[in-house]
Amino acid sequence: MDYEPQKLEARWRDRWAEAGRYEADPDGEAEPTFITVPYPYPSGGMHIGHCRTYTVPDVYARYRRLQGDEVLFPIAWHVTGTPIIGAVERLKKGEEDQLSVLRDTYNVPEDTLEDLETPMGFARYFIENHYKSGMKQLGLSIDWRREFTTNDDRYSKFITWQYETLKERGLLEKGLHPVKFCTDEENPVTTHDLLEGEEAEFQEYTLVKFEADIDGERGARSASDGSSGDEPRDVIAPMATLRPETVRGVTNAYAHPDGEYVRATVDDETWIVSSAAVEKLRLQEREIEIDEELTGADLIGETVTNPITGDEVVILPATFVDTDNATGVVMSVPAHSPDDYLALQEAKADDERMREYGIDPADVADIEPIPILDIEGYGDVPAKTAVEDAGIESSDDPDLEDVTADLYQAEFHQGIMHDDYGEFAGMTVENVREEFRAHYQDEGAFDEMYEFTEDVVCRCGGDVEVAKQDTWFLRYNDAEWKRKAHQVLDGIDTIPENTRDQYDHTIDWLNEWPCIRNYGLGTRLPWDEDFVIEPLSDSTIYMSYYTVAHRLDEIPPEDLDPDFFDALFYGEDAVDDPDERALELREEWNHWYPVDWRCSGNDLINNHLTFFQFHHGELFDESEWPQGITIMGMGLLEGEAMSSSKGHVVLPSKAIDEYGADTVRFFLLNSAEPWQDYDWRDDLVGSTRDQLERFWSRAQAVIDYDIEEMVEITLEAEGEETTDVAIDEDARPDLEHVDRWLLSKLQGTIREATEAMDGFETRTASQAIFYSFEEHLKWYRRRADLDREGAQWTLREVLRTRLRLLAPFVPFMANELHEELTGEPAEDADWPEPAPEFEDETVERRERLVESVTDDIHDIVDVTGTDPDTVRVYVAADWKRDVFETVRETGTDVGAVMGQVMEDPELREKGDAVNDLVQDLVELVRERDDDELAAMADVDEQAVYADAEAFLESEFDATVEVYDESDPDAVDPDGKADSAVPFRPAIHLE
RNA sequence: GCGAGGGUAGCCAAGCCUGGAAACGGCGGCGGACUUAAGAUCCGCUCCCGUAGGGGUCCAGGGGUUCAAAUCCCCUCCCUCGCACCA
Repeated sequence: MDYEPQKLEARWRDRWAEAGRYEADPDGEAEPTFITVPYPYPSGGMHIGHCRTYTVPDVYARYRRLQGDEVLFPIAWHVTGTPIIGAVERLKKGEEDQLSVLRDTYNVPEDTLEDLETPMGFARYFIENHYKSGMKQLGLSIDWRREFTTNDDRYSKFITWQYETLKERGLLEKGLHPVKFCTDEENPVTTHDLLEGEEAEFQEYTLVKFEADIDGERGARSASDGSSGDEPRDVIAPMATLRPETVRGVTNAYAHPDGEYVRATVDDETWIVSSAAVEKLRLQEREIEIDEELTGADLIGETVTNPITGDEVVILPATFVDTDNATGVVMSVPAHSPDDYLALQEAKADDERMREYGIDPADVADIEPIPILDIEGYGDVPAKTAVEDAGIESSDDPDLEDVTADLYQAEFHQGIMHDDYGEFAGMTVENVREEFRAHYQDEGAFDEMYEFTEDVVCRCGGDVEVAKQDTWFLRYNDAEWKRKAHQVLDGIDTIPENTRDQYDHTIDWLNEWPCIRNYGLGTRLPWDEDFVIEPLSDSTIYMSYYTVAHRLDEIPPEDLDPDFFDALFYGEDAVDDPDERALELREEWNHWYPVDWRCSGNDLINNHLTFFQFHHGELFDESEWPQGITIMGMGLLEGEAMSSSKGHVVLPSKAIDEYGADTVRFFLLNSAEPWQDYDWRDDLVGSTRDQLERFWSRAQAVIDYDIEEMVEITLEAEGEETTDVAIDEDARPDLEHVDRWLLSKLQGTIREATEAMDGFETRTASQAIFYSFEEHLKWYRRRADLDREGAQWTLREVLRTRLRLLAPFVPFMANELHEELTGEPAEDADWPEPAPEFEDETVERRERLVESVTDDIHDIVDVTGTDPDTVRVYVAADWKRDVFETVRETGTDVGAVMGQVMEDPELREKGDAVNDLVQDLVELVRERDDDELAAMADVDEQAVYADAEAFLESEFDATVEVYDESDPDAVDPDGKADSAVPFRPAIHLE
């Protein structure tokens, strides 16, 4: 029978669907195992990069089923938030990129595009036509009865319960939060909505509130009312800085001479800021009203008072000031900022210009840098040193940016604050900046303002700014909650183990998390319908929802009030009048929970997977806390990241049509461990397909062996409750040494595969079962006479076992072949157990000797380029064997062994020969453990080589003679025999 | 910068936790068998030297521990990912 995966896979899919094979219901007997994977987000189709995420848990699910567990593996669909809405909007606008993705990448038929113009229509299309069909094609053993979307009424009731509960427990808090805000659409926007600046980060500027006395009529002030400069300075010039601790080093300020500025009432104060800053401040929840338009020239030459030191400094003109960034007024710290240092030098050198703005050049000349911290290797005035060492003379120098970055870096980590910083003196910037800032913010000397690190532009073309918005936070910074999360983590198996640190770190690092958005699909915030709970926040405990999802469908959504879920999750005592239906469902929830394994992506460690731990810790009892998390690496396509927008993807349907689902699965599971990145390469997938096909045809040959009678015995034997035919000796023909060798290897393979599967090491497991074992078979086919009944029985037994081991990986092929072989699919059988009867270290040692003597002869043939007619093998003499025993007993100390050996007068006579031998044997013993040595000691070498004579003769097409080194009749023309060493016979070719 | 993970032969990649064989596999390459031929399949070889199973040099670079280091420790260089309100 030829290997036709498409046909045979279709057959099995139908069988599984008809029988409802993977629908899991509690039956009370078997051990329940509950495996989940993040529900897919159908904002586009599924591609091959998604496939492994779902295949790995499927393999584990199938493995546990063979182990006798009852396994629940469900799936649902995450549609919360804006991505789907965004995709629909782009489609409706007819954006070319979006149309191309839909038409060309995901093959959406032209007449179907219309159905995609509503968010749920869009989601439904991809759910049905891509995810669901793809998952079924892949043969995922999902219980399809339990699917739902996060936009369903009943799911929303569940989320409502969750958030009501968290609010009652004080874990939600209202506050202000910076968001990206499109000034055209007057709406918050997500990263998906951006044209430019996707990388932009929020930057929190400190505003140092210098006091001034400025209005539009320069100099008019003193003329009009005759007052002097001693008037109370009631205008604030907020200087924006990222290094608030440098405030004591300010020598002057800068404004742009041609910039547009305003004097405005900000909250209750009067501020001088750039015109561009007005709208920004307004978005950041400031009450702001413009009193007067000014120009930079109005500011320049004025003095301002440092709120910390009380020093008066002058505002100088500088064209490098960006009025579009922050407040448009900056303070100058020439001792620590290379830019400021150079600007000051340039100002000093340009008397003409200073006079133009009414500044006395002598005042400028008097300005000297004021150092505020010490840093090793940078002298008294670090900026000066940095600039001079780099040979920079002008602020246009391209190296200036690097020099500045280096100095800032060094000062941040190593800069020690001067004594006049009082309580902050003597510490590094790194350790004082936050505290220093908070201190003066409390005192009212500092304020704050957000800016982006780069320009951000919305897809609509509008300018995006930072806005502060009312929001609700999840209080992940709550110490008690963090403690619980750590406890949850302590009980979790993390795969791979080295991710544990990352979770721990994330738990500590998480701060308040804004959990709502202004728009999007999903559940409305129960007490404020204007907001919707965002996707990472509505997906923290939904695994519990799976346990009852299909049964909730029978209950009207309006009955699913918080009391219902309290009764479901906390039991009948939790509410006054528990709903009977909830209590019934509670049994199933109790049956499946906790989640045994959550199989997720490494990119979710920082958020989802840690949220998952926080919420389980808070909402459920310790007995319901998750047991394990595995994370998965990314998929590459031909060495590059996949991208649906670039069309650089392979669709599962296409791959499956071309190679078959088993090949796709096997490649995904075998090319790397789940947590490692893998690379989908067409040529490698093709060769995987070839390997499976080869396996198939070899299996067919074994199935075709004419040993009918034995099969009957087998079945009969099973009828009599013999657990395994393999140990029913009456049912099997005589076995030779090589057969036992292969069977021993088989047991080792079972052990290795089982251990690997328990740790989700799909690569190690499938390598052992498939590729490594093929190597053994290769040797076996060389070594064994396959016409013997014993060999055929062995190959059958090997196939039967391997098919069961392979069933989780390539379920279609393995079930088909197993059924052909035994009459029942592999999935109806058990995961194999190693049979102690066939595990035999001595048998393996013996075979190892044959392999190494074969290799050695090959080596000699190759090196000499000869084609021997006669091969002579000399086994080491008994006395050498005695020395080996002595080494075993005495240990690997050469001196001690020699002492022992030399007591024997016969050996003493042999002199150097003994010495060399001891050296060799000490080495040999040192490299092996006791069991191995014991097995070696049991081997009768002479018999091993004599047994292998026929094999060696056919291998080398020569006569093979085996002698004992000490045999006086041994033929030894070149005197090779005495170089024999135990386990390393001497060889002579002729 | 902070946190995590890496650097192994032409390429991909195992081994590292638990030190002990020039280092599993695969791809590619070379040679051979089968075949009318191609493909598939099978068997060798694929760091350097070698007409006797040997020798030499190797696992980013440099030190160290050890009888013994790809593996343990220290330092340096390089790469990837995350650093949030985005699913």
